Amino acid sequence: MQELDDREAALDRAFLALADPVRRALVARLSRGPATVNELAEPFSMTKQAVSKHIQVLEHAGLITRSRDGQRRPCHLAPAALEELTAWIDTYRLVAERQFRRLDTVLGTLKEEQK
Amino acid sequence: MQELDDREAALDRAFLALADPVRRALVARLSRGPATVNELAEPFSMTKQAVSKHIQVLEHAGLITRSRDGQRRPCHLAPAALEELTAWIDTYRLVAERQFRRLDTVLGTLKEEQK
DNA sequence: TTCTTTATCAACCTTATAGTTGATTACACC
DNA sequence: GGTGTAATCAACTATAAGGTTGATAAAGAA
Repeated sequence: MQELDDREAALDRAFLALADPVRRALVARLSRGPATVNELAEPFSMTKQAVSKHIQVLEHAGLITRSRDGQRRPCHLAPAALEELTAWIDTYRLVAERQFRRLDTVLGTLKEEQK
Repeated sequence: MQELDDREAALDRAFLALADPVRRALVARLSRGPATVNELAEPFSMTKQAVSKHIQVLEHAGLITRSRDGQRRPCHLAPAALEELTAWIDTYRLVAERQFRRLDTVLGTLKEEQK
C-alpha cells in the first residue's frame, strides 16, 4: 500500500503547491519558457529568499525541474506533472457529470409519465 | 482589479481544498452521488467534527453544495468548479507543451543541418 | 414534552506555512 | 589569489490548518 501513500503524498504536494497565487504566477511565467530565480523574483515585492522557497515547493511537488548553467540554476516547467493533476480531477468530474445526466434522464422520464 | 483578486482567492481555496487526502476521498465518494456528513465520516478514523470541518472547506471552495432534507444536510459535488481547475492547469500546461514541441523542432532542424 | 439523531460551534493544542534578516556556499571573472 | 553575482541555508516570528473534547442547536420520533 506504500504506492498508494506515495501517490497521495505527491497529490498533496502538487495541489498545495498550486494553492498560492505567487506559485501560480511562477507556473504561468515558466509556461512561456525557463527562467532563473532572480528573473522569477523580479516582479514580486518580496525577498529573493522567499521566492526561492516557493520554487523549492514547486520543485518538491514535481511541477518544475532545475538545470545547471554555470552559477545559474534555471527552472523549467514539468507539463507531465500538471497533466496528472487534470487527470485526477477529470476522473471524478466526469463520473459526477455522468450521474447528473442520469438524474436528468430519470426526471425527464418521470415528467413524461405524468402527462 | 477586484475581480482578479477574487478569482485568485477562489483558486487558492479550491487547490488548497484538494491538497488533503481526506478531502480528495470525500470528493471521490461524492462523485458517485450525494451523501450526509455521517455517511461521509464513517470510513475515517477521526471525529465527525473533523470531517465536518473538511466538508466546510470543500463548500467554501465551491467544490460542493449542501441541500436540506429534514435534519440531514446532504452534500453534492459541483463538477463546474472542478472544471475551472482543469481549465486553469491546462492553460499553462498546453502553452508549455507547445514550447517543448517548438524546441524539439528547432533541435531537429539543427540536427538536419549538421548532416 | 422528552429522547434520539444530525450537525455545528467554541475553545484549545500542535504542527506547518509564509515571510523576514543575516550568514554561507558556489561559480565566474579579472 | 580576490571580487562580484547567483542562490541557498539557518534562525526566528506570526499566522493558519488539522485535530481533539465538550457544549449547543434543530429536527423527528415516542
